[in-house]
Amino acid sequence: MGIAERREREKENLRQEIIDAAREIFVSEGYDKLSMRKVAERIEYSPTTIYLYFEDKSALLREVCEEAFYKLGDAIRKAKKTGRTPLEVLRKGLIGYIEFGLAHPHHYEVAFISPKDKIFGEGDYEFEGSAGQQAFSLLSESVAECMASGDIRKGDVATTAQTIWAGIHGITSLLIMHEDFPFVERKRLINSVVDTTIRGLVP
Amino acid sequence: MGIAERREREKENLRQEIIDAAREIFVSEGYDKLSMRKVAERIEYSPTTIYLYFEDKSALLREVCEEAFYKLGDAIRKAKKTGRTPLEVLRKGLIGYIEFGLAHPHHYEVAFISPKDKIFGEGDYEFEGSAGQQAFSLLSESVAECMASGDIRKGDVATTAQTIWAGIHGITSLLIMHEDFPFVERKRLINSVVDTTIRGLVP
DNA sequence: TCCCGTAACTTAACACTGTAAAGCAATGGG
DNA sequence: CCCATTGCTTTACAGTGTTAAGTTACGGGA
Repeated sequence: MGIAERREREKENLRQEIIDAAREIFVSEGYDKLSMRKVAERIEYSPTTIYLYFEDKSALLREVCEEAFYKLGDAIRKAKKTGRTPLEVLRKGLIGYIEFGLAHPHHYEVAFISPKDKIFGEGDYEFEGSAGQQAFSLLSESVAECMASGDIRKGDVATTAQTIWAGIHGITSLLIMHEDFPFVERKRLINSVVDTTIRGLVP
Repeated sequence: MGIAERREREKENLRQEIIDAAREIFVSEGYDKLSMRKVAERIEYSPTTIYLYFEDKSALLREVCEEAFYKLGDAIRKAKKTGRTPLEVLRKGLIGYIEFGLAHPHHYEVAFISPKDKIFGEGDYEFEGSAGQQAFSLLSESVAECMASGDIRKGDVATTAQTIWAGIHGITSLLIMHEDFPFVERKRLINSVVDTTIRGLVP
């Protein structure tokens, strides 16, 4: 039964080709410029063929994002390995998050900044289990450890984690979406946000 | 020469009618569902008539937003009147900002969350002098006063103001765009963000 | 009073978009 | 050898923003 398997393989290959083509266009041109017809042209198939592999544009884009968001998880996990104190782990994680966003602005945009009607098809997207959710879990764990070690004031972990998220999401999204705003020097601003947030959390 | 003036008046009226129609659709259905044809249908003119009054969709939307963002300025100015100490003024201003965003989510979205290709036509939008810019100036003034009074640690005003902006923009945009995320209770979270930010800034 | 230019608006069209339905062609199993 | 399934394409629909050309009404000058 090698034939069915070869078929299966080829089908999987095309699926991956579609994702690759979509990612290439998406990364360089962004969401608005990504169209099904452009993807189709790049893989040299008809536009509707894509619909045999993905339910709709949202589903395709979701795949592209999931792929990238493993990297975000990696960045935070790396912080967990290299940081020597819980607070240092947290700090490195926050910096890693912001740098990830700035390195992959289009991904960050559709997944975190304006996901509505973009990667969430009709409101039935499963955040549970997604790579984005995993990244948030890692942040929460880091927060819990900081509380346990006494590095930051004790309190509700979820509230604290979401407060931190607000801060780092705020600066990341502002820097991505408001390129023309006269921000102060980038590194300085990022450090200010991270430092202010952490200073606001220590006992 | 009353005729030319009447004409002028009528033209201005139609212009305002277009803005009104656009706002109504926009407020209730958001950017994606706002189309020139829908606006046209509501005012009972042909779609292309709108182009005699506005350069393009961005220009029309920009008008709708400018209109709304005077309210944001008002909210911050109100904080300036009712707050008794510079820090209280700042705090009320931050809360006012967040509440404004949550009260006008669609406006906040196109103006602050994802302005690219929405209200910024082809990158030649004048942030200088816009209502949004005025609001940010008010925030900066408030920060400067807090530094002068010693309520918050002294430092670069722009950096501090932008750091604060990151925090309040972060929570506002998250709450608007991620309705399905399991956030902790709204008021609790907002207070946590504002408190943490301010605690991070006091000497 | 008549004519004509101009201003206001409409109609038609272009180049796109995402997506559904129907058609076609090849291929492997009975 | 036939036939059904699989994989893909063609066609089409209902939208989008926007431009260019066409139409109509009206006020000022001759």
